[in-house]
Amino acid sequence: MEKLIQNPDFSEAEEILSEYLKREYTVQINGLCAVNYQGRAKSKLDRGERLVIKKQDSAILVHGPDNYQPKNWQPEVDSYTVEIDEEEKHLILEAKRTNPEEVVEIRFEEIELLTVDQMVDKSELKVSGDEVDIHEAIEEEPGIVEEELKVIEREKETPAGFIDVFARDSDDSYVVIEVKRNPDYNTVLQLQRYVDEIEDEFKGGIRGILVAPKMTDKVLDYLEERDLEFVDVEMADVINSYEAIDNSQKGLSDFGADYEV
Amino acid sequence: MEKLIQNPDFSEAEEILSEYLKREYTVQINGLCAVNYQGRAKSKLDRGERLVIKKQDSAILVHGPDNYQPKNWQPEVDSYTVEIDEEEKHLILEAKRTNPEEVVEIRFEEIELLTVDQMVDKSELKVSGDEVDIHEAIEEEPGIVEEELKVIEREKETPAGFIDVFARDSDDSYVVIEVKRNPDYNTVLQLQRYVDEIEDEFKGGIRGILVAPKMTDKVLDYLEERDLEFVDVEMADVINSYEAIDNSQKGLSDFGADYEV
DNA sequence: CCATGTATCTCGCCG
DNA sequence: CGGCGAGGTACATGG
Repeated sequence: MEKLIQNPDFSEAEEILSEYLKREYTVQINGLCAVNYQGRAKSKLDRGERLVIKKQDSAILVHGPDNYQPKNWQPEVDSYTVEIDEEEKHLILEAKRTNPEEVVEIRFEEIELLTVDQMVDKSELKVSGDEVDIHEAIEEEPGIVEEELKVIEREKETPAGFIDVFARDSDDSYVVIEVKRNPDYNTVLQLQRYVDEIEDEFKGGIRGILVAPKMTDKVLDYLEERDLEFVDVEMADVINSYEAIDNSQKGLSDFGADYEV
Repeated sequence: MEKLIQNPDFSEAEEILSEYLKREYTVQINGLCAVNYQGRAKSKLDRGERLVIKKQDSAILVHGPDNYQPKNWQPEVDSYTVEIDEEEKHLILEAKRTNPEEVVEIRFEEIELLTVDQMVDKSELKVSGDEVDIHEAIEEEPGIVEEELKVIEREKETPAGFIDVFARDSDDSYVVIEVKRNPDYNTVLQLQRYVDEIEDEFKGGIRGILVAPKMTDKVLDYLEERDLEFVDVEMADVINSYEAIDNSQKGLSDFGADYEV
């Protein structure tokens, strides 16, 4: 940890912030502050105790005592300025960015703790079970949707957009498959459009199937009104399928994550 | 600040975490850790230096050195457990929740800094310029959409859903207005459905207008194909309108934010 | 660089 | 408690 100071006075804090905000350090500030944002919208947050985090890619977050999401933030910042308002006895931190033009102003009344650190984290997050994994699981094992299903194409382009999976069933009928983790009314409309489009192209009865790990009664009704089908897919199957694929691809090249301080 | 310890040994850290994780304190841990998540999906994150934040509502975030978003998290947690793996020399923090059933396991190899604090923040974030503010701005001053427009109803219910604004133009034609900050293809479909619905109800030529602060060429094409219109609204106008309304509502009851430590 | 679509989305609102 | 829609959405990916 490069710096760790409790209750710094503003001139000391200013010096440290001026030096480290623009460099690749993680800066944490616990303190009493008010925050204003103006840009894509406008927001105002009165004084309160918060944790401000400036990350090494220049992103800045203002976290309150609760909630997953920060109260204010800036994903990536072009320039930081720090100054002391002698009259008001405030330390002002301003994070500006262009494109879109926006600015966050953090006005500290007190700083309880200021730390500066350089974090090393080379490892990558591996997630399994997202929508693409469901696509891949279907391609790998079409039986999870329906017996004797044959996948023709993934991401098939049509004038109405991209069809997730295009296939034929045991009767050789064409099947349009739309995959969604959280299906809603719009998903049904989208599937409907694809089916209409494919019917124009291939004529004859085209089946439309919505594949999802969960479903609501209302969306199910919409589907049935339109003679579309629903197939439930188990997330566990998808994750297993992903891990099987992942392992087969790893082979000897996997030496694990490298890490050094 | 209730506690602040640099490089605590695990038994000391375990004691503090056991006491404070389940209480309404903000806990910050800077350290070297690996993280696994399993629940709605599954994820694996190898060891790296990170900042772990447990908030007062029991939410937990694992932040890496960059990016706005945490690498792992849990919005609200039902139970925390802390234990020491003597063999591996790890301190393990487990956050579990039910509904949905999921668990985040954070395995520390080193803890550089551990702080416990209770933040007080009673102030509310006031945002202006979101979608509802655009609705209100239109109702307040329909001229920002079109001259001589008269608003009939907001949130008008139809079988296809709720129409943002229902109005009549200078020719007394009915106008369906859909407001979106980030319009896309689905927005066009939605507007189309509303217009179809209103045409069924009132017969005659119904106009459909998409009101948004920004627009893309492709969505504009979709609109024109369907004889729908687009009106650009300036965010600045919306914010001004909001502030005018806000000020007129404040009056004498505004004594500013109350705050006490 | 902009446009598209997903997210362990989160969060608030409303039934 | 579940469904629905918005977000200063953020973020990755593809053009």
